[in-house]
Amino acid sequence: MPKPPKMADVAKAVGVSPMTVSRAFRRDTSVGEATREKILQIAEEMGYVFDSTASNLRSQRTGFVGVTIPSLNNSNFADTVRGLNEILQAAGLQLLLGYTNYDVNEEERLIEQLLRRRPEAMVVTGGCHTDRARRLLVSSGIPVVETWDIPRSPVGYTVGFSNADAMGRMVEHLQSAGAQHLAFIGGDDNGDTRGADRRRGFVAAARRLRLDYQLTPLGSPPVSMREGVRAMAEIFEARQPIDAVVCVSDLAAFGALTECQRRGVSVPDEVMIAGFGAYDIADVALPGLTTIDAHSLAIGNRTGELLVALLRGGTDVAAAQTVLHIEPTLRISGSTVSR
Amino acid sequence: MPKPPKMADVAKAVGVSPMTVSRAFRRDTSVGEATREKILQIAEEMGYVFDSTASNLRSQRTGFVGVTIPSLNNSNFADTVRGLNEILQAAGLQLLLGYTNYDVNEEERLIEQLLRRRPEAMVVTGGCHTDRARRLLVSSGIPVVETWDIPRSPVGYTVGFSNADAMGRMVEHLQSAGAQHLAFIGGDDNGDTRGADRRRGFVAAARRLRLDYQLTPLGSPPVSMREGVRAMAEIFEARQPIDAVVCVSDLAAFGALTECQRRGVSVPDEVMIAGFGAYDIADVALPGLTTIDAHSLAIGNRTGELLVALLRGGTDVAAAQTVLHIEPTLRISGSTVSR
DNA sequence: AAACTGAATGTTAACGATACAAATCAGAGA
DNA sequence: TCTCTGATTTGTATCGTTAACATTCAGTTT
Repeated sequence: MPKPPKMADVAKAVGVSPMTVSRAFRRDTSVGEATREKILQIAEEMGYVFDSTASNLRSQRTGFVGVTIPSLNNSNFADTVRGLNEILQAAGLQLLLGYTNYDVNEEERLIEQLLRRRPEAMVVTGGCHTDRARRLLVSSGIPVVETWDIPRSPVGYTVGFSNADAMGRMVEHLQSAGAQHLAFIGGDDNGDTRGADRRRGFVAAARRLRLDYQLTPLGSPPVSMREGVRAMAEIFEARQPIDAVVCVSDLAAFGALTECQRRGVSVPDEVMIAGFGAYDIADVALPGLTTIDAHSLAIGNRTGELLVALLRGGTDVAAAQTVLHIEPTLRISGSTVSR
Repeated sequence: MPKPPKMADVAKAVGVSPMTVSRAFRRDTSVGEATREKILQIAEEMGYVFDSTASNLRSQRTGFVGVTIPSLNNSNFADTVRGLNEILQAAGLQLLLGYTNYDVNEEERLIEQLLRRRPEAMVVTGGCHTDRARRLLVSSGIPVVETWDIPRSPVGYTVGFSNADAMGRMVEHLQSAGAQHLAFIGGDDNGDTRGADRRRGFVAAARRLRLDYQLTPLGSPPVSMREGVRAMAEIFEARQPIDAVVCVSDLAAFGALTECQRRGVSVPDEVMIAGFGAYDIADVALPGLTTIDAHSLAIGNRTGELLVALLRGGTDVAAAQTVLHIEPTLRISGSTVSR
C-alpha cells in the first residue's frame, strides 16, 4: 500500500509550491481562482486528505472547543450540546466532549485531558470546580464559559440562570394554585449542583411563604423516571398530608404522575405535580406537566455565538457581555391547574 | 503574561534532557521512579500542560475516534455514544462527535472533516453512505465500524442487528395476541434508514402473515412524541378498522398511547400499541409499552471494546470478528397484552 | 581486572503543515 | 518604453514533541 500523499506531493503534481496548496485549502487567503480549482481537483484525484494535526501545531490553532457536561442521558444537557454544536459545527469548530458523571474530581481530570489538546475555548457546566481545575482553566489563557448556573465567582464568561430563583417562582405558582403542603423530589448532595440549587430555592420559597414542606432525596443523578415512581410511592407510604409535589426534573415528575395514576390519586385535584426542564414529555403527558423551561437549546446557541464571536470575530470582541442571563419560563399546565 | 512553558523548559528546570521529560509523561517507557516523580512535580509547579498537538504530529497517533450519528436527541444513539465513550474514555481515547442530521451528504462532509483530524478509527451509523464517503473511509486505512445495522456490503467491521427482522418479530407477536388490522407509524423515506428498514420489515411480515395493514408516515426524524400524537389522531380520523399500531420508536408510541387515552380508547383492549427502542418511558408509561430492546448501550460498549482491542491490543488483533451481531430482545408489556 | 549486561538517559532529525518575508508578474499610468 | 501597484506566488525556518539510535554507568560475570 502506497503512503498517503502529503501537501508537498500535491504541490509537485500541480506544479506549484506547497505554500500555494496550503493557501488553496484555506478559503480566505489570496490564490488565483483557476489555480485553486486545479489544486483542489488534483488533490481530490490523488486522494489527498488535509492533515490538521500538522496545521494545528504550526498555526497554534486547533479549532477545538472543549466541553464538559455531567451526563448526556436523561438530561437537558443533550439539548445544550446540540445547540452549541449547531453553531460551532457551522463555524468549523469541533466539539471535544467529556462526561464528568457529576463528579468534580472527574471534571478536573477531564479538563486537564482536554487542555492538552489545546482547545481554543472551554465550556463547562456549572460554577463548582476543584481549585486545581480553576487554576488550569484560568492559566490556559483561553475563553472559558460556565453554563447552566450563575456562579458567585465566575472563571470567565457565564451563560445561565439561577436554578434556585426558578424553583422559587414555581413554589409561588403552587401556592397561588392553592397548595399548602409541599414535597420536593430530588436534589440530594450527590454532585448534582443544579439539583441541589433547585432544592435550596424550593426550601427558601416554602419558608418565605410559610408553607409546610418535606424533602425526598433521589438516588445518584441523572434522574430517571423510575426514580420518580419510587419517590412518589415513598411519599404515599409516609401518609403525610401532601397537596403538591415539585420534582427536580420532568422525568421524575412523569414517574410521580404515573404512580399517582396507579394508585387512583387524581392529578391535580388531589395532588399537584410540577417538573423542571420542559422535556417533550411535559407537553404530551396526560395531564400536561407544569414545568420550567430553562431554554436548554438557547443556552447552547448563545454560548456558541459568544464563542464564535470571541474566536473568529473581528474587532468588537470586547463588546461581549461577561454574564448572559437566560431567563427561564414557567409553563403552567394540567398537572397543577384543572382545565 | 509569560509564555506557557514547554517540555524543554521543564527539562531545563529539572536538569534532564527533554526526552526524559517526554518519557516521564508516558506511563510505559523506562524512566527511573525518582526522576519521574521529580519531573511530574516540577512540571506541575511550573504550570506545564502537555501539548498533544505536537505529540500527535510526531508520533502519528492522535487518540481520536471519529463518530458520526444522525442525532443525539430523542434517539437511542445517545445511549450508544455513552456506551462507546465509557470504554474509550477509560482507554484514553477521545471521541470526535459529528451529527449528520439523517443526511448522507452531510455525513460525507462530516467524514471528510473528521478524517482531517487523523482519527485512529471511525464509527458510523448504518450502512448507507455516498460513494465518496465510502472511498474516503476505505482509503483512510483505519478501522471502520458501522453500527445499528447489518449492511449488505460493509466497509469494515459491523456491530448491529437487522431492523427489519426485529420488526418482523414484533408483527408475529401482535398476530399471536390477536391483531388483524395493523397500522405502522413512521419510517418515511426521509433519510432515516433504520426507520425505513423497520417499516420494510413490518410490511414484509404483515404480508407473510396475511394481515391487513396501513402506513402513516411521520415528519422528518428524529421522531418526537408529538408526532406520535398527530399520527394516531390521523389514524382515528381515517376511521378504518385498526387493532394494533406499531411505531418506529417508543417516543411515537407513547404519543399514540396518550392520544388513545385522550379519546377514551382502551389500550390494549381496543387498540394495541407497540414501540421500538426500550426507552425508559416504555417501562414507566401506563400501561407499559411493548417494545424491542435493541441494546443501544451494549452496541456502544461492544464497539468500544472492539476498537480498543484493535488500536491498543497486542497480538491477537486478527482474531476480532468482522460482524458482531447484537440480537434485539422483544419485551412484551401491557400495551399489547391485558394484564 | 576485563568484558558483559541491561536499565536509564542523551542526541539528532524529523512529523507535515504555515508564518513571515521576499520575489515575481500582469496590467495601469506616465 | 519604463516605472509603479497590487495580486499571486515562492523559499526558509519553524511549531513542540518523539522515533530511532547512541551513550552512560552501576552491577554482574568470568
